Amino acid sequence: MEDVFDRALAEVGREPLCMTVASQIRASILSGALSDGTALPSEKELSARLGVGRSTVREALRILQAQGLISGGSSVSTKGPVVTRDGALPIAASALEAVVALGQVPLADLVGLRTLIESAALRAAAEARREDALEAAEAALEEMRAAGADVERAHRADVAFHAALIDGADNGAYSLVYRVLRESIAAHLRDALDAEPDPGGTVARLVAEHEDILEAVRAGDGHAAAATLRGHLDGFYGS
Amino acid sequence: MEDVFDRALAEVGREPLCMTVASQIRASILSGALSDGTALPSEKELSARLGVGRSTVREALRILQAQGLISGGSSVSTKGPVVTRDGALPIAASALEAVVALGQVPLADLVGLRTLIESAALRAAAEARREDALEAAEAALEEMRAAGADVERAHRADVAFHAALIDGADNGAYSLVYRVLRESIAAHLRDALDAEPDPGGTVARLVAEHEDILEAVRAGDGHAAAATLRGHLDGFYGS
DNA sequence: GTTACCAGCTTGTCTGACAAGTTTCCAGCA
DNA sequence: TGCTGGAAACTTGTCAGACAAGCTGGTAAC
Repeated sequence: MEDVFDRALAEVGREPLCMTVASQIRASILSGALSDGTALPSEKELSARLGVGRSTVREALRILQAQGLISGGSSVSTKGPVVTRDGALPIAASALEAVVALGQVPLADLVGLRTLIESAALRAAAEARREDALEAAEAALEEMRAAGADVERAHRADVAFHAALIDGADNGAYSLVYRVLRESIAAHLRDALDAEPDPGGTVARLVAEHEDILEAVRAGDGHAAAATLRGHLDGFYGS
Repeated sequence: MEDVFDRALAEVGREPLCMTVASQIRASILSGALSDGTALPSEKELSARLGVGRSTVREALRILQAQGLISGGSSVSTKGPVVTRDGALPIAASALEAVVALGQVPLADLVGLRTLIESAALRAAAEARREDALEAAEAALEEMRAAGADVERAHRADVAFHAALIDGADNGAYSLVYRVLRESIAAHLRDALDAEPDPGGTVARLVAEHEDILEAVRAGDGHAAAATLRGHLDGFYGS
């Protein structure tokens, strides 16, 4: 299983060597040749096998780390870098965040897409009515009630509520893109919550709206749930 | 304007130094302190000003480059790295692509999300009726007619057609996510086209469906366009 | 059997070096 | 004066070596 690192480096035009190294390892990861949790050889061994210096290997590893494909050798340890599957999601989220911060995609567009996806997910969830998803949403709602004026806690519960309902739609693409979008929108939501003069009252209002949404989904009325959701989101993001 | 690099490095717990450096420069870019096109100091100068070694600076720059925030010092040149705005978007797209590739989201889910987004985009495009988008779609359609039985060429034109219409919705988030989804779905679409016993006839049918969609958008009837689209996609992906 | 310790390995970082290419600038020449 | 040639300086890319700090595994002593 180590042959992956032994093949000759492809000769690419003027591309720096570390890019080539990173691309090759990336391709091995994405193709599944290196599966989740696989430990890569140590930097020294990689450098020896690929025939490049350790600095070059380190830069390649930094690139892969920035892409979320390997989970960094934790500071000081004897463990080499590890291939990771879950790392790519926060990276994608922070990349989206950068796009938004640089003004490439307006926040309003992100909110629009989020509303679109969540509305569709609520309709699907109202049809499926998966008990586990409804229970998870109910638990999040309960947590939100308990949070009271604790904005941080309420926010976490809010996120869990929406995520649970969207997972109830049983569409991995919905859940995935929603999670990425949420990361990008989260900061703004937190700001809005923090700016509220009466956090406790606002949270109570949100809880009430969530109750309406959950009840509509339970009743199988996806359109009502989606309509309530749109009002719920508009309340926060202006529109 | 160089003070940005002179401030002391924040003391972060166990985080490697290069991460801290990268985070600080990243923050300066996202906050606008370093605007588009600004040339960063050379590696040596950065290393001197920040009080870290050049290797550390190089790793930080690799991270920023992987995040699309700086456009890499082109191999060999006297030009330092340059802050860039456009780089983040393709990076976000490829990060999402990695998530999809690793997350093993079922194809049907991806197609479902694509259909959802494209339907909404068609409705928005039918309202906006942006002339440039309609013309781009028309051009892609013409290219598709000219492609005939050339599956490769027809596929490229097909992609361009859908992308043009979605861009017509004027929602950056739609366009971004659509591009990512397209990358993940493209291979399957190609397979479907290749498997067709009568490529020329199939392409002709697709062209006819595209004509219907474009006409509906031109007429401002977004719902008809979306309905036609759903039939169009179902024809390919089963459902 | 348990514990303490030491050698070896890993990452993080710095320094120094060199190759190849580009830029700048100055001296020499028309 | 104006132009040209080339050298010096600077840049990135890459390598090699060194050291600190921390983890691991084996081993010797108790």
